[in-house]
Amino acid sequence: MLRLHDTATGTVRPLELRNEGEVSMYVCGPTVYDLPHIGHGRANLTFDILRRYLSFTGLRVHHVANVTDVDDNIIKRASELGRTEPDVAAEFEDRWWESMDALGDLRPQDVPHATQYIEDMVALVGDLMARGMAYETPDGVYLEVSKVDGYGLLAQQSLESLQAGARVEANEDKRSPLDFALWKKAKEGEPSWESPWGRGRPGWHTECVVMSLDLLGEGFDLHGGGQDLMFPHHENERAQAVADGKAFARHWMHHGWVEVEGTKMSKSLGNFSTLPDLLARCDARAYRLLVLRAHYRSPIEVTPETLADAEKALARLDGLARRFDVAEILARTPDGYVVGGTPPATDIDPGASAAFRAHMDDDLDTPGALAGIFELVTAAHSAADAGDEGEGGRLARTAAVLAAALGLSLRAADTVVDTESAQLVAERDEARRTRDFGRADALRDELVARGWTVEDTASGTAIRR
RNA sequence: GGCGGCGUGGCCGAGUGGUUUAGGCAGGGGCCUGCAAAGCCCCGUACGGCGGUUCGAUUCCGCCCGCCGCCUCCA
Repeated sequence: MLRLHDTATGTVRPLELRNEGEVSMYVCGPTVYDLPHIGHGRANLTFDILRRYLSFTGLRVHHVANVTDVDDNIIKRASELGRTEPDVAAEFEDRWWESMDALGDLRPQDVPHATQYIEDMVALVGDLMARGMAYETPDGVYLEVSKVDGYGLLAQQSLESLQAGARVEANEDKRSPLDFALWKKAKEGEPSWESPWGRGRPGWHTECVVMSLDLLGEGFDLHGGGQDLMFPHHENERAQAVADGKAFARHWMHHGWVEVEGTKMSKSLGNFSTLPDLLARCDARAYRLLVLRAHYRSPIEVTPETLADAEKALARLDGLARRFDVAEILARTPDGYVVGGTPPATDIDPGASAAFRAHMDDDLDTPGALAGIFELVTAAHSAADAGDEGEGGRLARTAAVLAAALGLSLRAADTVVDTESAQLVAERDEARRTRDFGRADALRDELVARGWTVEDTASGTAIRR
């Protein structure tokens, strides 16, 4: 059974499922007003890895991730660009999925949009008003945080200490600086919807409560996001559910972020690189590998150096696919997604597989799991070098299956060879046959100049890119 | 100010109270090869500082130093 760190308790504890055999997970998605950056890539890779691993262990996973398509940032961006909010949101949502697809992330089965849930949100706010948990001010409706049991759970702080640290706000109509907007009354020209408190739009924290409960139901298994969402976003989601008498997420998972020279990459600091830029520069699998190499709660540095390092490590894995026929070992789930498969137990190494699972079950110890895969790579080559091709193949297959369980596919070299290069290869083989090594070396240089990596194998010259 | 995290060999990055090493990259030596490439084998004896607990601490405790994060939109 998977043990995961739970922010609500601050401990690593078993992920106790509401329904046996089935995992319901809700992940906070993007506010679509700009291109996704590298940190979003890590976030999605982290949950993709979790999801694939859960599937790999035989669980059915219901993965929901929202898209926030109404929000202050979108309004601001639309006005800057002189375009409508829905137009801006639609464009950046498209760009979002392009990047996530390129990273090899499985799409969530459900992608609710805030604008589709306005009525439900209004209903929730009305409920909270009726229960006396919320109050109206001239500019909106606020949740009265001091009335919520256990407020501060995810921040791991008491209400008092949160209050002590809260910054003084201009808004004097709020009863406490910690109270947050459930409904924001519209200013002139802002997108707005009808409500009992006048035209306006929902506060950010409300959509996730309504949508997660609608699609996954009360007491769903797992809610996740970046560590910066613990407070106030997730705290405030939970507060609304509790205030409304609903059972909310059973387990909270938060991952660390991407850093640049030791500092958090974030939009407000402006020190971010976009995901499309990254993906144009390197193999998407290398970024996945980079993410896997660190524990999900640790920060990672994404630099040209660490990416280059990951690409070299990836080349070693691909080397396995060149030697053994294990490229693209994958399987499909009932809903059609390609995930790491579980081939017949006799076909893969049970010890390695068990060790892999032990690492993953220990709060997703992907670095440990990956180390095991690299050990299999060495073992597979060793066995084959010693003449035991069968054993080598079995170990290689095991490595490929386990890598696939992390969403990492191995690739044999590009086999599309143009005719001229193929001609050079043939000539070089002939030169080597006649032991004309000067000519053979010249031909090799020519191939290298054309961008090929040249290797001599038992069956002659092999080239790859 | 409140709360939390981090400091590991050239680099990235796990982990553990003690006997045999995470793993990757880079580097050195060897094997293989016509030469390479790929691959295999061997090599580095690291854990911020000062105390304490202990037979023994990188691993537990305390203090200190340094770095970072949340408390405001943020993956």
